[in-house]
Amino acid sequence: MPRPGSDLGADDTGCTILHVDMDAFYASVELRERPELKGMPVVIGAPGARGVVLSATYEARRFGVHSAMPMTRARRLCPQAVIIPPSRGKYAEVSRGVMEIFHTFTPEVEPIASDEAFLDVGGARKRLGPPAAIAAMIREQVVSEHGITCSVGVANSKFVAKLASQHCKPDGLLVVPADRVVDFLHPLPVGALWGVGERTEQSLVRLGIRTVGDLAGVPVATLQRQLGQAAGAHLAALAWGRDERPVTPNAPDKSIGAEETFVTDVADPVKIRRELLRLSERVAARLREGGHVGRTVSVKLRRADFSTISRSRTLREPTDVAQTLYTTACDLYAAAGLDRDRLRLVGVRVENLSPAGEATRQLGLGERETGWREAEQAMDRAARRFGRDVVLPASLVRPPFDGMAP
DNA sequence: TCTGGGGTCCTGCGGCAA
DNA sequence: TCTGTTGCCGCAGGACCC
Repeated sequence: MPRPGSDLGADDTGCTILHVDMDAFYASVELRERPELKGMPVVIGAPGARGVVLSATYEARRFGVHSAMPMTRARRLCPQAVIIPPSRGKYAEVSRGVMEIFHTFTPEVEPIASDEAFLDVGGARKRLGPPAAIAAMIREQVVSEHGITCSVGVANSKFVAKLASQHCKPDGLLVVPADRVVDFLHPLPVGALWGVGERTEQSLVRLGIRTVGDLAGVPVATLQRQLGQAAGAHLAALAWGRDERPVTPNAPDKSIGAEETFVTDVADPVKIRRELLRLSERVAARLREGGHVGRTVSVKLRRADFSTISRSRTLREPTDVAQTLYTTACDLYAAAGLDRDRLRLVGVRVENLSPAGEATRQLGLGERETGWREAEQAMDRAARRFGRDVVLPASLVRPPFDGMAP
């Protein structure tokens, strides 16, 4: 079947980069189990008052529903939509399976989200054929093994491959030959470029720049003045299809964090600190699970009016201990002076990560080993055996109170 | 209309040391 | 000894991505 954009031709010479993107991923996974919903508008998102749309079927999108839209608005736009609360574990499992398929074609796989990845198939051509043929095989295998469709863009760079997969959605395959990149790019709106969000698009439109072609005609210095050094130079290059970034498998994590939006805004510092403890526990467990320690602890505090502040502190020693994260987070919360403000969200994040094996714990003069780390490792073992929430700090074992997320 | 949760990257500023 | 420069680091905030 001809796909949108397929008139670009199928010359895939030099186009070794594939961008594979699942179509309406979460919704497609749910529809496998509920085939009676096929053809109907389905929205995946928490049904509570403060959720956003995580995924929507193409039938729902026809009503203007799209991901990241507040659920309240989605319901207004499409009252007949079937709302399904997300099951992240299920999506993660399908994601792992799909990534495994990619790895049977090439080791050069760079996952960029649970539902998409870049592949460099340059080394697989002799064994498996030209890139477009490999892309077709991947699409077939994903459908036959997981019952969901994906779209694949094939190009000579990551960002053109990504645009190509967006262009041929859903269930499509588009090759952008190396000598047609500029023809493909220039008619697109600037907002299609990776890195151009709402704000940047607005400031470009103010300069009279609406398409990628318009952008290509603007001097780099002008863009840099408007958007900053890095972003200006980057967009100027992208407008001419220049993107040298290689596919990089196994990129290490740079930070690990957790955040939570309250069901209703909370002003009570006791409740805020209890949530900081819960988040610190969650982050520390993930650090230990991944074999990381981190040196910089940051907290994110979002007021009822949505204004957000962050505070961070770099520790002398890297840590994966919840108690250390918690005391630091509480210090930062206190120093921010928001103990009278109503907050809608709090978050804890750890940056400056390094492998736990490389970290050496150095006790300060007169400092005693506290044993928190060992205690928390014991909690990890209990959690692995009996499930999370079996062992909790005493302050988290109380009955649920008003205003907290379940 | 009313905005989740997980991240990355960039910018600008101040402190500090060479 | 003092001053200016440079570069690095820590920090805060914001834009962006899925």
